[in-house]
Amino acid sequence: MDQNKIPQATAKRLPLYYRFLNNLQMQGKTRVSSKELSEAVKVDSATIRRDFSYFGALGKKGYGYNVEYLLGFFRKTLDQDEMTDVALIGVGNLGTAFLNYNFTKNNNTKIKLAFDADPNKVGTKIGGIPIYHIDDLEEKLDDVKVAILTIPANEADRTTERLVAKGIKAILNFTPARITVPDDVRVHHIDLAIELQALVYFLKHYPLDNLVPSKEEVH
Amino acid sequence: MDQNKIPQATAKRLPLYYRFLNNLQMQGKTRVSSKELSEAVKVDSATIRRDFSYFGALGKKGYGYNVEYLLGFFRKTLDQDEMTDVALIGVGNLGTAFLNYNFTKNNNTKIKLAFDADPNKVGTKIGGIPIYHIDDLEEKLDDVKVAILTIPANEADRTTERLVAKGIKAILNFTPARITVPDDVRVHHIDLAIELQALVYFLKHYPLDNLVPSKEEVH
DNA sequence: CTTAAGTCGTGATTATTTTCACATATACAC
DNA sequence: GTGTATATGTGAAAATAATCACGACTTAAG
Ligand SMILES: NC(=O)c1ccc[n+]([C@@H]2O[C@H](COP(=O)([O-])OP(=O)(O)OC[C@H]3O[C@@H](n4cnc5c(N)ncnc54)[C@H](O)[C@@H]3O)[C@@H](O)[C@H]2O)c1
Ligand SMILES: NC(=O)c1ccc[n+]([C@@H]2O[C@H](COP(=O)([O-])OP(=O)(O)OC[C@H]3O[C@@H](n4cnc5c(N)ncnc54)[C@H](O)[C@@H]3O)[C@@H](O)[C@H]2O)c1
Repeated sequence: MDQNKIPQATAKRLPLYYRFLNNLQMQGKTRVSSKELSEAVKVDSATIRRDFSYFGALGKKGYGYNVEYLLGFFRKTLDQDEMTDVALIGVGNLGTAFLNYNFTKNNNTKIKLAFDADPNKVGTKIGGIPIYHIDDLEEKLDDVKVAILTIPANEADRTTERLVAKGIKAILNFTPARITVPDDVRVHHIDLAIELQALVYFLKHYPLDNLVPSKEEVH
Repeated sequence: MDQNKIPQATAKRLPLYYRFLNNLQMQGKTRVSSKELSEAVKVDSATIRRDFSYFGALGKKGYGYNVEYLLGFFRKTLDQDEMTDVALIGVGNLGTAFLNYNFTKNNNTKIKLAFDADPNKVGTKIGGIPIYHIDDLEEKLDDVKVAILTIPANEADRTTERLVAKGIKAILNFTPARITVPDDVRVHHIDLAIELQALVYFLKHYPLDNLVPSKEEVH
């Protein structure tokens, strides 16, 4: 498709750049250098220039980047003009938080419907999003390609199978289970317990002294 | 300190291995091969063997790994025997979810206290964890070195400064703000909106066909 | 017009991580 | 015992990502 040569590491940073460019524009700034952007997003300025360069020459030497132009370019590249519908599976602690938040700001994704197994939740709405029974998944989940999984770990495999059978192509998995999917389905695991444990491990085993070359961030 | 030669990528996988080894032990399994473990955690078996090898020869050729032994080894390595106290800043949608969950299973971290600016929340408890007023941060935050940040983005910088001044050394940041900290403080950003956007970007631009070499997961 | 300061885009280098592939050792069946 | 299947640990290669460093160009001031 589009640009299959763009490194995954770069692709993951694009939404970050986009957000900060929006901030800059709202502040009324018309130009920005890779150095300035670097300070804002905490990514090395050479990395930023390299990232941008995969899309061609977006800046001007001696000047920097035009905020308006760059923003427009990324809007197209990140498909900000077309909404992607998302389904949320499991309206518990985490799921409820996501429904209330709903990723609305500067974002092209929207949770459109939710599912739960608890009859007390079914039929209600949170943040304006309707909650259906998980048994009605196949019926209600029309054309949605992306799902957020926030159910108990022991339900993860079974539910994933149903999602995949119904045509889901991307899953943001918050359960500790490492779910199995066919090759054409993409899964991103966000494992909060592990993130916390890893942070503590780094804290204890990789002390960041003034001696060690600056490395404030890992994620 | 301990083993400064262990790659960060490896260190991040250790808690994952530990969790699945626990599962295996609970299932009564006494031995496991890198291949089996690979299927469970979705990490290439060569990578697993390489990861383990940084800690010496933990397995036996032709046999695999002894679950009991490996588990014991990682328990020590990951300091599972000593609890690390964590403070949670901002008891809103996300913060409340975390307090209810509290990372209890197979885990050496525990949220010990929480702070919020909302007087209605101050003085109450969630999941048994007391919520204090953010004004009392310096007084209550005794010896805690790790904080979870779940406050509005525009409060992030100010609050981070206070946390750092009080001696916090590691921050799990859920706000979209890219906070600035001294070199000796570690920050992991978990940016849920960006994770979702990146997933959608990959979905649209990196189609996973049967042609493409299997690459089901990125995170 | 000339010069100084600033900034990009990128070839080259370095660092990090993953993967291949195989010599070597073990287990276990018979 | 012997033979075969199995699985580790690791040198080497490949893949991926980050960083250095500089030529080329832009701006703006005098
Ligand atoms: N809450 C946290 O802070 C946190 C942190 C790390 C990981 N997690 C993981 O995220 C997942 C969700 O956590 P939570 O705290 O929101 O759990 P929760 O128990 O509060 O919510 C789970 C929800 O899923 C519903 N459910 C159960 N089975 C279902 C099914 N088959 N289909 C649809 N819905 C179903 C339940 O009715 C419930 O509403 C868990 O796997 C948990 O391990 C949560
Ligand atoms: N909820 C989500 O699904 C979600 C998703 C992505 C990112 N985030 C980010 O996570 C953060 C928290 O999100 P949320 O939905 O829980 O927000 P929220 O508004 O529900 O909660 C924020 C809480 O912080 C408290 N607070 C405000 N200022 C404070 C201060 N100075 N000190 C201490 N507490 C203070 C508020 O009283 C409130 O209880 C935000 O930055 C948000 O952008 C949330």
